[in-house]
Amino acid sequence: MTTRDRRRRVTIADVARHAGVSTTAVSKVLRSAYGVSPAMRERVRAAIDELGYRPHAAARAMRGRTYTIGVLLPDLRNPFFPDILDGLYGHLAATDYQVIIVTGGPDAKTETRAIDALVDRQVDGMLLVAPRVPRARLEEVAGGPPTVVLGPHEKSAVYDAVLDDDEIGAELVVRHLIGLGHRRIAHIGQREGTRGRAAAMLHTIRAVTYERVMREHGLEDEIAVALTSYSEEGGYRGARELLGRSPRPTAIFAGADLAAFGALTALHEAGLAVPADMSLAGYDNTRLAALSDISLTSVDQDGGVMGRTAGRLLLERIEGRTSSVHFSVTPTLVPRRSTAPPPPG
Amino acid sequence: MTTRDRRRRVTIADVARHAGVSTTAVSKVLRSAYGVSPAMRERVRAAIDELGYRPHAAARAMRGRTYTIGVLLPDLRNPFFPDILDGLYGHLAATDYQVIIVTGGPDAKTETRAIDALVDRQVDGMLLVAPRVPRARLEEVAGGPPTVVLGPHEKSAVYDAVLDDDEIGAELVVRHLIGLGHRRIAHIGQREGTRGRAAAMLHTIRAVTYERVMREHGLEDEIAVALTSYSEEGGYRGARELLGRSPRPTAIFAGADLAAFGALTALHEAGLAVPADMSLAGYDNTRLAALSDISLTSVDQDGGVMGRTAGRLLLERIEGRTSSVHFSVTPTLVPRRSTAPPPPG
DNA sequence: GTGAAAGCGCTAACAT
DNA sequence: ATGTTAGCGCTTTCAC
Repeated sequence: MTTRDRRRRVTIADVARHAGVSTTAVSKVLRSAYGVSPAMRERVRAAIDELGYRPHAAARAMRGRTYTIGVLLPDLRNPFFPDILDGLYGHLAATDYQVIIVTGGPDAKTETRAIDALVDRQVDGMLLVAPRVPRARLEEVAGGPPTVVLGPHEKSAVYDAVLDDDEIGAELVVRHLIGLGHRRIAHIGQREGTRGRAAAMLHTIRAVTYERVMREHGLEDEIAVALTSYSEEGGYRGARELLGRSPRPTAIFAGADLAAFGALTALHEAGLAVPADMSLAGYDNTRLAALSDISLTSVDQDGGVMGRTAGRLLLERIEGRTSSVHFSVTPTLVPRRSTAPPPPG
Repeated sequence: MTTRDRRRRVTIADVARHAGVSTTAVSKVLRSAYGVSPAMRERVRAAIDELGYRPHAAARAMRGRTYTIGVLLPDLRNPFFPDILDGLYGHLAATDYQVIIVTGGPDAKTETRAIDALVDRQVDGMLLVAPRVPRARLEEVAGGPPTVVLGPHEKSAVYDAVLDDDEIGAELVVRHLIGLGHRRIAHIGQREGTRGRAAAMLHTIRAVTYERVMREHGLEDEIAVALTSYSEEGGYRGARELLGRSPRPTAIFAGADLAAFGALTALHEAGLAVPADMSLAGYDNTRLAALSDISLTSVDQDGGVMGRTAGRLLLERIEGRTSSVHFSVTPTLVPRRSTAPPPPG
């Protein structure tokens, strides 16, 4: 804590002058680079403290690192994302890296802009969570800063992938519902906006797996899917649509907890009790799913581990790794009170 | 969409060469500055499109604007914050400004680091949501980029303030509960971490107002406050603490919906039904509070308007305003099923 | 209306 | 081990 000049920033030159050394020396100390004597290091450190100097990230960006990790999040409402970020923060806490977050917004266009913003701000690494821009764009972008893509089941030679085994997760849910005796099980998924890579998107995998398991149990005629979005509003619309069908499903598997919350509202409006009249399951095992008044059966995919791993992979890439890594977590089912045997009759 | 060089960025010099003009001209077109002929503008624009040029924000930072608005959020879990950001995005959508978000983390130290990160990245403006660093630090920081502080009831000459009239909000809740017949009304608040500015913090105002209204109704002996934090976990701990008291309260006013959610878990564990055994109210009127299974009585403070206003004030400051503005929204009560008359006896 | 050139704060060759 | 210096991509005087 020292007095800081209010108009002009303290620069590396000020520090150098104050310590009576060259700017190079200061720069080296800052980056703990090779070739500084302990004595020099001490003098520089002292000068830095006295002047309250902080490196100007923007200036650094022109030459070297910014010590910034950029994160793209589809939105800020999905309560699963903070789990991922907690993991990431945990891994980066001991480093000099700072995380900045941008949101992808409503469509691929705004998402592209958000990713570009990260690149233009010269982040040292990027974590793209469930991106919906075309794959080619991802590869292009990953040609710049080291990139980890979280979500899609795609293997790439240029970026690392962190993902949940959504096939296992979806299978767990559908089998669970079938095991309870349900036959008319419906699904709320996310409509593509993703030309050319639908098959790799986690929401597609959850939906496709749902259909596969239904078929494997001879329930192909009961398949009912509403494609909206993984949001509260999407869940609401999806449930409304599914409730309009006849005969009505006895269970709904929402591809995300957030969508399940929206479905809950629709069910309530329709006067249906959960699970007495309708079972409901989600995905992500967000903290809110555990709330006793909701008690939503869900799939846990350990966002903390995913975030921590993403952080590790990013730092590894920054340090020079060029080979590509794929990391997958295996989800588990967390049965709660929102699922039960279907009503008799 | 054009081919972009994979190794080297397209720079302003490339564009200038391609268009057969000077870099100055390109720069002017980019910033729609004064003194470019329509013909020149056209040629430059064409070159920009052909080359797929994007300004390098980090380089811009060295001289002029970064077209970046930095937002500090205490955390990413509070579902009220996205409401604020939606408002902000709405206001900035038509501009060239990009929003980057950092989180304040667990304490004032990490928050200071987060704010510094924004400053060091040379943002053109900052929105600090419910900051907990000392007021002096805020004033110091606001001496740099234009700053809007959202939350604290502080007037400053150097930054703008956007806030909710928390006194009215808290009063609405407590009066509502008293009106229902409750006397033993407890409060879950946030423990200070904020040396020297407690009185201005919104959580303090909610707590103090609670006590004042209780006193005004002759209920000073029934005052019971648990200070934890505005988080799920904090609400859980707070409720546990309050339930341990004897006689037990018949209603709890949580200072934030998120804390109310946590309280819900504690109440359930204790085998108490809401509102039959215990009424519960929150603050923020988050979307989740409206979920029928929760149906939480809450206070609406229109985060959208707050965010939009913050955006407007920021742009005004960037354009040169130096006088200080204070903007306050008036909250309203949204009664739902979580509050009802106390159990008889 | 247009362009040449200086310089923002830093890092990385390259001397010494 | 330490210092000198040339840029990174852009904006901005200041000439023309």
